[in-house]
Amino acid sequence: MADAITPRAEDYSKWYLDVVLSAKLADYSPVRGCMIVRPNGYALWENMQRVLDGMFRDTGHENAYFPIFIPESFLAREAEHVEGFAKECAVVTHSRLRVRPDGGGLEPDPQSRLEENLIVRPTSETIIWDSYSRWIQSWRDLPIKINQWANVVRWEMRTRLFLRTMEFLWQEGHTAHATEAEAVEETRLILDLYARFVEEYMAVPVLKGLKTESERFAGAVDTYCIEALMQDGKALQAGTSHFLGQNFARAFGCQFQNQDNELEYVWASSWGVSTRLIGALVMSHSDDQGLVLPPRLAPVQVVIVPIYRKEEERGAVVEVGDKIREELSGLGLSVKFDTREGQRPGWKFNEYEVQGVPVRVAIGPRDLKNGTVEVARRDDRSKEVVPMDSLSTHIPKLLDDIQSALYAKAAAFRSTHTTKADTYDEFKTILDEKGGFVMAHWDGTAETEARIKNETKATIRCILLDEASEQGVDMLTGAPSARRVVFGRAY
RNA sequence: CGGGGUGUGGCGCAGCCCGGUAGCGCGCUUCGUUCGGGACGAAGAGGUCGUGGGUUCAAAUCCCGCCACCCCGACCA
Repeated sequence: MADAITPRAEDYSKWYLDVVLSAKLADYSPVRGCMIVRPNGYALWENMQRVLDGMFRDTGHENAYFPIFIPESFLAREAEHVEGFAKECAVVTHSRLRVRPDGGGLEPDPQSRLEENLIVRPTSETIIWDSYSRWIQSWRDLPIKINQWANVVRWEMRTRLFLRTMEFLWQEGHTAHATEAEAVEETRLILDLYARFVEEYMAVPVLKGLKTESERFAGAVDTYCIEALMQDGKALQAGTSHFLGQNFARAFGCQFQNQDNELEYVWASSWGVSTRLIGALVMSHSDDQGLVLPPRLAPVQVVIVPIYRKEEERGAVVEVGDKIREELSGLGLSVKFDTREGQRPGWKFNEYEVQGVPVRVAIGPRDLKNGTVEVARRDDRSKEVVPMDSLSTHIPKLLDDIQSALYAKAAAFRSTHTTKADTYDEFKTILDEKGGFVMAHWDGTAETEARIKNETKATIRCILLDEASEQGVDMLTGAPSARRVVFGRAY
């Protein structure tokens, strides 16, 4: 396999935006920080949704929908939650506009001032737990395992398409349980589910771990996460699953009567992944030719490009192309036959490469004569001539090969970019020269963590769940440590 | 909010220092030749030069103010 081209680190952010924009995944919106998700990007999101939604259903979850507006007072009920989210909430204060008295445009009508401000949801714990408090009385009402697909708004200072936008699309799961053990189990189950999705469908390897206290979700007891490594050596939090303890149940007075006839607060979990996953996909696999999509999520898996000169050739080529399209579609593949006449073949080749279509099949007069087609794969840009009658076995296998090659390449990258550091100097050198995950001992204090962050911009990405214990000392303070944790510079 | 930068046809830019008829590339339209890796030729369409003021016979260009956006930090999925 030829070496795929990797983006240059120094221009990484420019490269990233270039891939996103030229693959037509998204556009900037007229409102700074918001994002227009174009059909190519949305189709990808829909494929992700479909898979995740199936996984949620298979594990006993149901979809529901809660309002986008949340009374300001709801947010205030959980102290840590307010602190975490208050400063990035969009607030609705009026219910209508009027023409300004001086005729110059519109303004909020003072007559329509709301009695209580509404916030545009940054996340839905509060409004959902308000409902749960009314839905739950008995242990028989539990568990409740609800997911919602929604948009949320967080007024971010700096944004980047998909990675951090003021409004983003996501799914958020909110579950209620009778016991702590059950809620923790749910939290872990979803973490595993996320990891499985990202690895098996997105072909992006992830680390599963626990966030430190300072990186925890506002209002959670424990935050679990999956962390991925991008091609520039920076980490990306790809999904989170929170064990909320009884915090939100207390805040919303949500109690149930257990089998011993006692009143008890309900145990909770919440979890989510967002359109940020699309950013993770772009930054994991794409190259200088543009987007590279994993076959299992690609909206178009195979594109057929006809090649012809004369009108007679066109007829014959299109006829064969149609047959191939039907044959491959019949196998359950998503196939596009591009018969547009406005563009030349070379132009189409390029367009589909930029858009990341995993496999391209070209058919021309030469192929008709030989009974072959030209098959090109996007990931390593190799081409081969294949007998036409072998396509129904060749193409599915090729798609599988591409899927695993993408994963293998990303896993190899992560493994060469995961380094142990025992001294602080070593740690800093690795971060500056190579990036990636750095495994180092930490004394477990927030002070040390904060100091490292201030001095190196590296944060503790997570404490690995399956990391073997290893006695050591904190590289900064020399205090004892029982295991290494994962550091990295992150998005 | 701090530091840096940029605003000129749809996109990317030159022109500004040294004021004098608004240009280039890509894209778009039409016609012709082309079509196995982003074709070529010809003819076209398309611009309040971010915005307000000032200087001047004359401003994209000089001066002052404002606005917007981008990049780098602090915040964050």
